[in-house]
Amino acid sequence: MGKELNAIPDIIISRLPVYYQHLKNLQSSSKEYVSSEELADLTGFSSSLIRKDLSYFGTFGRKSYGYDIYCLFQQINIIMGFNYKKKLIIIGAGHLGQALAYNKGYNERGYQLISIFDKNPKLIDLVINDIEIQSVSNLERFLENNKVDVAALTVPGAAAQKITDRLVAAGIKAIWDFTEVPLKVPEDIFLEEQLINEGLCKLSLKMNQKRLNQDGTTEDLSCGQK
Amino acid sequence: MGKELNAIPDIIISRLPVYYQHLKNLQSSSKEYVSSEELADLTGFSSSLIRKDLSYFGTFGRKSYGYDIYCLFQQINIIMGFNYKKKLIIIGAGHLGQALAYNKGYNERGYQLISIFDKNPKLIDLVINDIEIQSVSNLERFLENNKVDVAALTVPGAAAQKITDRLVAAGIKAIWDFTEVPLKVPEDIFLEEQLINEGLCKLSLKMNQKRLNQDGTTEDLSCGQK
DNA sequence: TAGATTGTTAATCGATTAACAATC
DNA sequence: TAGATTGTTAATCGATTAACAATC
Repeated sequence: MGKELNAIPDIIISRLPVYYQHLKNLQSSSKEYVSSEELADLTGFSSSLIRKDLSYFGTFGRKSYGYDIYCLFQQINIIMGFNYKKKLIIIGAGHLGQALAYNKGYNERGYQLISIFDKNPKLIDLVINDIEIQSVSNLERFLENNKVDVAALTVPGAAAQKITDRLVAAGIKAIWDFTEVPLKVPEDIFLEEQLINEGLCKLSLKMNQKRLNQDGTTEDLSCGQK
Repeated sequence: MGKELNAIPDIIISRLPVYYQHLKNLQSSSKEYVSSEELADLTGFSSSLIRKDLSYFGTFGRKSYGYDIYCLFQQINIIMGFNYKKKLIIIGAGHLGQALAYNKGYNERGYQLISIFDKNPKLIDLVINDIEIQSVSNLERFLENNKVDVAALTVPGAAAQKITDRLVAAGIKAIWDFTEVPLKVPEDIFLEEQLINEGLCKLSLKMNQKRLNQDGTTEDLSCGQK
């Protein structure tokens, strides 16, 4: 894709959803200001890092007070583009696809879910959270008539690449991928892998590390071949 | 928690699930070996970084051949502790909780889902993917009689801290959290936040950045206050 | 005023890359 | 042998932290 001139460093991008979440939760507190030190407690990032991250985008703080919670939240919303409306469709109305249809996170981030597609005739015409599931054979026609920004992919792995190719051919520019297979897309398509089992992986690894530390053993790994 | 002596750097941990996923997918190819260069193509990490990451754990490669796919996959499984059996419960049988009940990723990672809890009487006794939903009032009794390693938390945000406190009191050491509220847990508890909407956040930000770059505008952010 | 806390600089720390000897 | 590719070193690059002047 070629980095843009003013591209936000990935490492900062990865912390923005965390700031967003905590500031959103702080809205419902009675506090007006939050300090970088308090945000450090909440997020686990150092206060110094938080101040530096925020200063990348502008000057939001007030010396000796901290950051106006409401105001900073609004700014983060603008930085993340949540004030722009985006249309979303879900491809694959299995259990995960259906659960995503009930996800409450869209509106606050500027997304609107407008349709769900599946190929299973038993699911077609079923209404999930006020959205009717339609046949994936309608996909191209639907995309011609509706400006869709993001497609969530919750189809079985075996179908993922074919559907992706169709989405790309129909002009979709961003894919939110829940399948666990590697997808090939042109360079100008935004592809976000949502590794649903990532947390389970990390927990397993951490529990394993703890076990190894307690046992005092050091696993000697090698492939046994020269 | 205090870092362990031989703690694997977080940045390497974060790439392990990606290696795992691609090596798993490579199992079903006809290839026997994969080079760091090929893995670089698949993952987007540089080949140099991949060789360095893997060398952190041992010597797995074979000069001029690359890495034995099956063997390396097995090693990654061992590193992540997937060869150890872990028991999992789900708290909250809403749409997301139910979708997690159908998740196919447990077994290959050494997890076994053994129960689902909810407080809604309409859901109790319902069978989801062969697992019976039981009343959350049974939680403590159940945990006394069953060694549970990880609890997945898919309850509404408002109930999250209370349930967490009960889980911790009952001896749970690892929580896979899907709620979007900050949870307080003792230092010795592993807590993994699974930010389900993270991908949507990043896509929104990237689309917004692209728009800004095309417009040539630079948003001037500031809180309007001195 | 005294205390608090930002925004920013310079110093430090750690992660990534480039390069290449070793060797299959 | 010539070509391929690892494992590892040293160099580079970038991210984080510590510190503090500015100031509310």
